[in-house]
Amino acid sequence: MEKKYQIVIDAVEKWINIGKYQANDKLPTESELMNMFNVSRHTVRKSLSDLETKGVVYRIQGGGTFVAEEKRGTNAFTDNQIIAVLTTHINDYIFPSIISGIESELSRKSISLTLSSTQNNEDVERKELLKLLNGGINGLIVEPTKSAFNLKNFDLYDELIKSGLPIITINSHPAQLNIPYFVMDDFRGGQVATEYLLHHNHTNILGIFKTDDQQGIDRMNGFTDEMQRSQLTSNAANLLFQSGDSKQRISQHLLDCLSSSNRPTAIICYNDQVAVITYNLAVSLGMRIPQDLSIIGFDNSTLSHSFGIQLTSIDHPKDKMGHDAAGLMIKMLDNPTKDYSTNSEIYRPIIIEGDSVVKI
Amino acid sequence: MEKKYQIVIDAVEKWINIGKYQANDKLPTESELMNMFNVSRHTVRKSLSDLETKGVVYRIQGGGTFVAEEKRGTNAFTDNQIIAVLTTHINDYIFPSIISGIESELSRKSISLTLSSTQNNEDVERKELLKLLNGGINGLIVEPTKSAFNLKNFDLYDELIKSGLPIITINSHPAQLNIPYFVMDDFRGGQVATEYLLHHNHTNILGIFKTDDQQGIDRMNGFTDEMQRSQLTSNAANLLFQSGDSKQRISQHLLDCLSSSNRPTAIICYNDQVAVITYNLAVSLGMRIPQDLSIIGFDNSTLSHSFGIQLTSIDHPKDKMGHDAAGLMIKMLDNPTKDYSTNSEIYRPIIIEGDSVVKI
DNA sequence: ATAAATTTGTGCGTATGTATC
DNA sequence: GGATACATACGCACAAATTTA
Repeated sequence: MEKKYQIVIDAVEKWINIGKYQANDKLPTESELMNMFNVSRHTVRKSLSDLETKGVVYRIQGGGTFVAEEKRGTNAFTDNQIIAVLTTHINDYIFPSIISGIESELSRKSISLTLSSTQNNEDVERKELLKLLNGGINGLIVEPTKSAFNLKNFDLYDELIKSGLPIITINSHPAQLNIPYFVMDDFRGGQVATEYLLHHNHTNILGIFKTDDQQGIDRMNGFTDEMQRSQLTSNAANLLFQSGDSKQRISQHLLDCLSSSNRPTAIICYNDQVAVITYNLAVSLGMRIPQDLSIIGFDNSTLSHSFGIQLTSIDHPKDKMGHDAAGLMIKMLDNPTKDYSTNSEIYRPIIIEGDSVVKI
Repeated sequence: MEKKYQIVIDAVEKWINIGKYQANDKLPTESELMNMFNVSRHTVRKSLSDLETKGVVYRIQGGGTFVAEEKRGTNAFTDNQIIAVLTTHINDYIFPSIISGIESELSRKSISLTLSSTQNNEDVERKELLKLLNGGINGLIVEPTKSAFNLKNFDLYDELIKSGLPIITINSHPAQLNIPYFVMDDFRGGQVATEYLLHHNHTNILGIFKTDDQQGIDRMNGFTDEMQRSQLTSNAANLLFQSGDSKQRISQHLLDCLSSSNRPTAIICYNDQVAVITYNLAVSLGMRIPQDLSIIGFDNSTLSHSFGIQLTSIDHPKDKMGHDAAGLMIKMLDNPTKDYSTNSEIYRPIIIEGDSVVKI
């Protein structure tokens, strides 16, 4: 049976909704409501008290009970949903496209977006996650930091998931967490880049990869796998670096390789940024690209056409990835209980042919 | 006299504060509290009801009354300040840098940032402003749409300002609004670009400018001003365009100019994007840059090195502008009453010399 | 300006319903 | 099932603030 105080609440709210009573109008007195609904004063007071808590009415002792102003603001962001986007970087490289893809998709549903970056630093990430745990957010699209290592902030991710928050990762997918992800198939990417060079008759190929990053490791493994398949020695071990490494250190190692007697005819670079460094260094040594040295990058970023020639690069879906992730997030918001771990997407790498590879 | 239910409330809150009862601990039953404080059941219930509303305790029918978890979240974003950033675009062009500058500054103070874009559309802008009026935001950094026109959404901006919200505009500063702004001196920029070409002995200079954008108009006026000062005819009127115009339309007009008998030796482009279009078109006509045609762009974006040569371009402060705007916003948050309209900054244009201008 | 009437706030007592242990 | 504990509901009395006569 419907509770009596609920009947009163419903009636009053209806009056306000249909405009019978408008903002600051005086509602019937408690005694009047008692008579109207044939309930006790206690019941009327319980109803009005609840409505007051809800912000629908306000009461003035001795004055009466009144309709509250349209409550804009008190909790504006309860209606407006907010998705937090946490990436390693914001303006570098491919992130603007990813973020833009997310934004354009979310804005169609009038969902807001808060943006933070971790600078690929786990402590910053932890701080941001703690902020998210504090609530007020309806979902999270995150690129975890230093993805090759075990998730240092696993506990917080776990807690966020357990709190029922929809979470999607991009660019990396920690195996410990059973949540949907959107990533490149970087292993296959390493293979594709290598295949391409093999088809252009390169056999002495150098790889430069980042080792504190799942993407780097996957790309490297794809490279070495493909080389082994062709019974060639992969030439990568001496050119691994970590995020913290200075450009000088990388350049020095690269310099040694390029100056050696057995210098490579082609280089596979971790990404386009590294490819640009490689290009500039090679040119400074008097080499011509691609005649003297072929270069392949990853991500097909704007950098890939930032110098004389168009860089050959493995494509990254970028804004499509953003769109797709945001699209799934919207579904998750609509129906939070469903299991979405099968909605992940692994993008197949495609090579974008430029002018930085020559057939020998 | 202290109200009885208030005495009970204070006592319970004290118990929780001193740790006598911790999260999820069971508090004394209503009957026990009645006896402890010598009050009626009704009074105890009133106390507990208030505490429940306040989020301090939760009650389970038949189970008991329990201490609520640390109330993180109920209003998480009251502690965490949020700044809304509303720009015309997000990934295009110079915006990633501006946004990144804002983010890095705000993150140092643990201030969050929500991001939206208007696509330079006033209706989208209106929708976003209405969302902001709904509250929950502590400040706004905005690039108004189609800045050359009167502010269509002036009413909303005005209302936001009157509500006491700190607002800063970037890239454009509507004269109607007495609020701080961070802009380029685009008029001077037009002059600087023109001066530079004049010093390289160009006299037949074409300008290509956008007309539905204050930046475009200022840059054009700087250009014509400088030309007139040198008693030269400015060659711009036939190459004005608006945002909606297709690339084809612009290209067609440009084509006519470059094919004419009196073709210019140099072109000043509204921005680097237009410069790239111009470059590609000129090259497709068999012209060599800069030997046959000098080109100057604006904004010194990544685009400015996106083809064979380094484009000469007027610099845009980008991330510095973002940093500065965010810095002022932080001050405004600390002391909202002060008048900050004098803290605006107008950046002096600097020319970044590339290889796209030749001396004749 | 004051007093009376009205209206909400505080507080007590009682009875019954319903969920938990 | 019985005891316990919170939820709903009625009635009464008086206090405090506001409105009205």
